[in-house]
Parts: sequence; C-alpha cells; structure tokens
Amino acid sequence: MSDRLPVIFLAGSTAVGKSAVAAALADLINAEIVSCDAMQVYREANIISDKPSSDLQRRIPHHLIDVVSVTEEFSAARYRALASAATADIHSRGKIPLIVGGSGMYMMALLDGLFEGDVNSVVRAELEAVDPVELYAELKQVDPDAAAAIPSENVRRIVRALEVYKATGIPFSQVKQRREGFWGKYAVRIFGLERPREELYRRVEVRIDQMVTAGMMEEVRSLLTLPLSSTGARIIGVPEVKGVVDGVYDIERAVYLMKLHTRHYVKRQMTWFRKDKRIEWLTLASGETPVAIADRIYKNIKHA
RNA sequence: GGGUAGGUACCCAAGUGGCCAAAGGGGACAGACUGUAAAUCUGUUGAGCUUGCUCUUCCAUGGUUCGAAUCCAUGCCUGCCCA
Repeated sequence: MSDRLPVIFLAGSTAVGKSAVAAALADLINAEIVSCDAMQVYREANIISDKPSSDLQRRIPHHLIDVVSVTEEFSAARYRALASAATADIHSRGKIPLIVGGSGMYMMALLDGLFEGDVNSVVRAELEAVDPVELYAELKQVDPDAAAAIPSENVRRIVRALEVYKATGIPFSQVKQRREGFWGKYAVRIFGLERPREELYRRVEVRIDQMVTAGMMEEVRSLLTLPLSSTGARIIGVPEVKGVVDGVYDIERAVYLMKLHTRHYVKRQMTWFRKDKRIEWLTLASGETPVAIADRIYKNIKHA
C-alpha cells in the first residue's frame, strides 16, 4: 500500500445518496470527484440524469460529467479512457481521486480493465441481421465456453461475443481474461452505500417527482428533437416521455413508468454490486446526514 | 325494484366436469453480466417438507357427481341497461 497512490470508490444504487456523501467526503480528504455514471456524461441531459448542481461542481471539481453530446455513442471503453486520464491528472495535482457512481459496468471497466477488442459496427450490424438461433449455433461452434456462459436468449451478448471473435480471431471466452485495471495498480478502497429497499424506492419516487417540477418534461422534449444516439436515447425518462409526445399515454403514466423503470434499475445495480466482495458496505440510517456518513468513511480510511 | 354481464393467486386475466396448485401478462423477489450496461437476459412467485409428494385454494353456503374453478340453488358483492 505504501508506494501506491490512493483511489477511493464510492458505489451504490440510484437515489441512495451518493452525491451528497461524496461531496462531504471530498472536503474531508481533499479529493476531486470522478463521476461513474453512464448518463451524466451527456451534456444535454441535466435533470433526468440528476447531475450534481453547478454550485457543487464549482466548489468541488467533478470529472466525467458533460463530456459528450446525447447525439454521440458512449461506451464503457470511452469511459475508461477518460476516467483513467482524469485519475492520473488528479494524482498529478497531489489530490485524491474519488470515483463515485452507480454504473456497475463502468466501474468494473475502470477497476478491472477491459480487453482489447474494439466495436466493429459493420460486423455488429451484419451479425444483428442474422437469425438468433443461427448465431447461437455459430457461437457454440467457435467458442463453446462462451456459449455455455451466455443464455441462448440473450442475443445482445451473443452478438458481442461473436463480434469480438471475428475482430480478433481469438475466442471471446479467452480474450476476456486479458485485462488489468486500477485494482492492483493503485491503493484502492471501495465503499458501498446501502439502504433498506423500501426506503430506497421511496427516495426514487421523491426524486422523480422533483424532476418533474424541475422541468424534466421540457428538457426531454428538447432532447427528442435531436438525433439521439442509441445510448443517449436510453436515459430513463427519454423513452417514457416520448410516449407522451407520440400521444400513446399521458404524463401521469410516463411518470409512473419512470419510477417503475428506475426501481428495476436499482434492483439490477444492487445485484451487480452485491457480488463484488471487495466492496466495504455502509448501511445508512434514514436520518443520517451526508456529513456523518462521510465521516464514517473518513475514519475507516484513516484507520486502514 | 326488473334485466343483464361478472366475481380465479399480490394485480390484470385465461380456464366452462378429470390431463388444474390453475395458461398468459404485470408486479415483487433472486440471479447472470468484460467496449450498447439507465442495456440485454434468466429463475422463483398458495403452504410444508425428505423436491417428490402431502396439505389448503378459484366470493360464501348448500347440493349434483366416482370426480367441481367449471353444473344446480340460495345469499353477498361489482359493472352495465331499464325503471
């Protein structure tokens, strides 16, 4: 631990209260924040991605927010490249990088790395045109290990596995073992914030109601006039409001769907983070202030 | 008050004598995840255990039948139409 530079991760699901805790912790340890959020990277999505306020961003430097337009495709790889650079930059200024977010895959990409194997959009498009049953049969042929690990129904992952094989000539199941990330390179501590599920869901509802009063509808309506990328079009709130714009249902229904989809997302985030045994969990009491929580983490770091 | 359609599991909904602990969908819960990840996909969902079986279910009560969610009677409740 001695000679390695410190990096602190703060993980947790949507609406658990990460941002406020991160800000308080950043003050305590003189850190800069690196957002680990697949949607806060989008410049035009402010309300629906629940970005930290501009005041907060002025007080504490935040990285990986507003880095691309919603018209651009984003990915774990782009995130990894940018976040790695931001981390090095923060270190170079003698500060601690505090990586905060709920996008499990992006966090994994940073923590454990990604293998070489770029997206080949031409190959991908070809594969996506093929009958899924045939695709799966092909994967079985070419890479039985990957086929065994991926359910035949999950076309998305089958396509990806085949795409990597075709691009690299190496089976996906082998390629994916070659990678390295922050874990082992830096002195990493990963803290996870959790709350009782019921309380989390209540917080989700409150947050989305607040988004509505903050002008979410208008924001999404203007987003919908842009040629959204496939990733940008998936921010929770965009497809839901599109239904209103298209006259399929009313606003009330859209809000209900946003809450529902966010709850589902929270569930998947929990599943993702729970399996990572490196995470040090803190269960939050409902009345506990962000400063108090940050202090718990701070003491934990100091005593390590 | 009269007529009519109906009451099925957490919700919606199929089933109209045995193959029904009961299709399907939603929700909920659990899980997978290596460049689209706020994506994509899987499992469980009456109870109990020795996981195959036992027990308790389809508004209520009574009846018909070897056998009822399914047929009959009565009651209660709901929607619609007429008064």
